[in-house]
Amino acid sequence: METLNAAELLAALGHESRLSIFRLLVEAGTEGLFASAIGEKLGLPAPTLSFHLSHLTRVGLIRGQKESRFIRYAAEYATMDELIAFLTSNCCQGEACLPKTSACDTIAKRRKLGDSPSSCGKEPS
Amino acid sequence: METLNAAELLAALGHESRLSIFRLLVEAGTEGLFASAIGEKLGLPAPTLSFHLSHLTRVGLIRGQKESRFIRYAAEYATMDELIAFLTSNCCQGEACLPKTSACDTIAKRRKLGDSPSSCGKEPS
DNA sequence: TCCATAGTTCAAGTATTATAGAAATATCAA
DNA sequence: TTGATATTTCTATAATACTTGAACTATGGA
Repeated sequence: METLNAAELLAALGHESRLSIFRLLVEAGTEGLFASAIGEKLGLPAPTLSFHLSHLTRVGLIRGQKESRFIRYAAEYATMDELIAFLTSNCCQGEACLPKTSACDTIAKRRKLGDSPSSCGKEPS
Repeated sequence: METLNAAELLAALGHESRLSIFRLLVEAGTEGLFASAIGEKLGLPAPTLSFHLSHLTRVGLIRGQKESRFIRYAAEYATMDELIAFLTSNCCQGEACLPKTSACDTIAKRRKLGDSPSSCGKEPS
């Protein structure tokens, strides 16, 4: 992932309404939620909701599928995964910088964990 | 972490220059970098750099310490860690949604891994 | 003291983004 | 076909954020 793309994803999540929408969908799992259900939960006017849903869709953080008159939206976990991998790649130079995340050394992880074992998540030696 | 606070952090990172600054500092480790070194690497005019550094500082993603005429900036890993924990909390309902991150079920992790073992990171059963 | 350097703050212009009413589109149900 | 519902698009307005030259502050060196 490139910096510009990552910045677009982060900017998309950097708005309270959009972040709320995304968190709802992350918690909803692969089944997702209908747009109308999201709007009710967050109390957003339809045009405002639509604006934010299309923003999140455009950057690839969520995906919508039409079902008769409704649209079912779901989180794109893979996009979030890549974003977090980008944020934490080459982090902290081997220190245990992210105890809650255990996401250090994600470049090595991306390479199927074959090489260069990470010391992240352990106490610094 | 609350949604509003998380959105502020994400918005701070949702700008190409600020994300570049933050990534530089994440890679630099606890030693950090002087402001002038960041400016040189990114080719930003001093007022623009200062604007973004103070934004990142204000939300708590970086921290600056004066050393004679210079200011040494470093990433606040704990803030990023909490942000990622927020983004991934209660995610994916037990599916392996974040293979690169292995950051699922961070609420349980936050509670010192004592209770409710997570199925995240494994294949869905 | 005087000058150079590191960094910030000020000020003004420019650009982008968010909001939500009104109108439009699409689908279903009667 | 008519009406109701779900959602989007259009439009205008309002608000916010970014950029950078110029001026300022603080520090250290000559």
